[in-house]
Amino acid sequence: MNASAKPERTRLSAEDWEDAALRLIADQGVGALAVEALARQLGVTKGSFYWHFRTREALLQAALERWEQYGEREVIAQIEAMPDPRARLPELFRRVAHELAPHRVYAALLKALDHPQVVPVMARVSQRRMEFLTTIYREAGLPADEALNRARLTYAAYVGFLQLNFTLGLPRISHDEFDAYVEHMIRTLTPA
Amino acid sequence: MNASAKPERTRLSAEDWEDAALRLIADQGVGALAVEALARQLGVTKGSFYWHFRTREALLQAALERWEQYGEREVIAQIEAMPDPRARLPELFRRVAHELAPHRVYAALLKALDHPQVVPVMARVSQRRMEFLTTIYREAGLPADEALNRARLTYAAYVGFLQLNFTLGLPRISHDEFDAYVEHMIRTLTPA
DNA sequence: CGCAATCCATACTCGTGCGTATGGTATCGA
DNA sequence: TCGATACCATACGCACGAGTATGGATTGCG
Repeated sequence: MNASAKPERTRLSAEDWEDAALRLIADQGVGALAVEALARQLGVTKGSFYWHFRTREALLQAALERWEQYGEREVIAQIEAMPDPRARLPELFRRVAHELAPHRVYAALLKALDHPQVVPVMARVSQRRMEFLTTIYREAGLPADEALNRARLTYAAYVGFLQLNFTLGLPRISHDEFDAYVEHMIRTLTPA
Repeated sequence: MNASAKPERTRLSAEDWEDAALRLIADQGVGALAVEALARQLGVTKGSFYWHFRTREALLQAALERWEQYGEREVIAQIEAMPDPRARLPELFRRVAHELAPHRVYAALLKALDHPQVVPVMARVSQRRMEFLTTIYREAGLPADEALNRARLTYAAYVGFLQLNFTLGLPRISHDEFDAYVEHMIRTLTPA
């Protein structure tokens, strides 16, 4: 009945637990991160867990650090490699909009900002992304202060979108309508 | 040591509990809504609580409904009373930006969207606000589809802003810089 | 005044989830 | 092959928060 899909994975490592934790966080939230639940899901018992980690808190910490390193560095690198600066913004928007899966952990962590352990991680990640956005806006021709504010606005729109769609299921937008929304966003937020 | 600031409030009513619950939700989140904690804060014990409410769930429900009715109807009414449609958007933005206190409950509920009880409430409230925004954009001269998408974008920016500032304490923006941000937002999101 | 209804305190039970203790089994190198 | 190390199971203890039982206090009303 528990049925972990993983085919007979005997003998686990700390990384296995961290990955499982991130999966669980992604679709049930940080609050649902319980060791016995995780153990069931992995087909073992608590006894295993407390060999790899000293405490539940330690697992969370490890999982968060792992997630932070996984970083979407490829995405950033690919965007930066584009020759025409004006083309970077639309490309970034479209890319993020159509690959929402990797952002599910971020959305979940967004809802756990009262938890002391996630705050510094989210602060660092968000800060880095904001700086990246600001740079792109500068390269697209905006003056420094305008670029910063536009980056703030854009990132806020991103965060708000995650909340309103993943977690809340707002007007259950259709695929075509979503594309239209993305294009509207690009027209509105991209400097002329 | 517990020290409720309220001056000798003997004899409570259900509404007192609901208000206290909303205050607690506003600055500690839905997860922190515990009956014994609330009781301490009100200077009484659980015995009182379970006279007014059948369960903790019932309190949450009542508090949510109370909050939903409190509604910011005055704000909407005042905006709608303005004669010049083009002036409504900037005014709405500035007003919301400078009266953030009433939005703290909304921000807290945003982080509790996994909780089944808050989803329908948030869905209704968000829906109403979105429709209001859409109407304003229409009156400001945008065609129907553009107005809808612009409303989505604006509301997402609002939601994202709440997350990034209340809960996360992002770059701890200064007052002047915040005003500049708001004006930038108005220029960017308001149809020319 | 006196009696109901209302409001609250005290003292429990009970489920849940973390962490510990301890012993068992698999794997690998010498 | 055999012991050491790595990995896991079982069975506990313990804290915390929801809900219950019951009796005491306070208020309004006849």
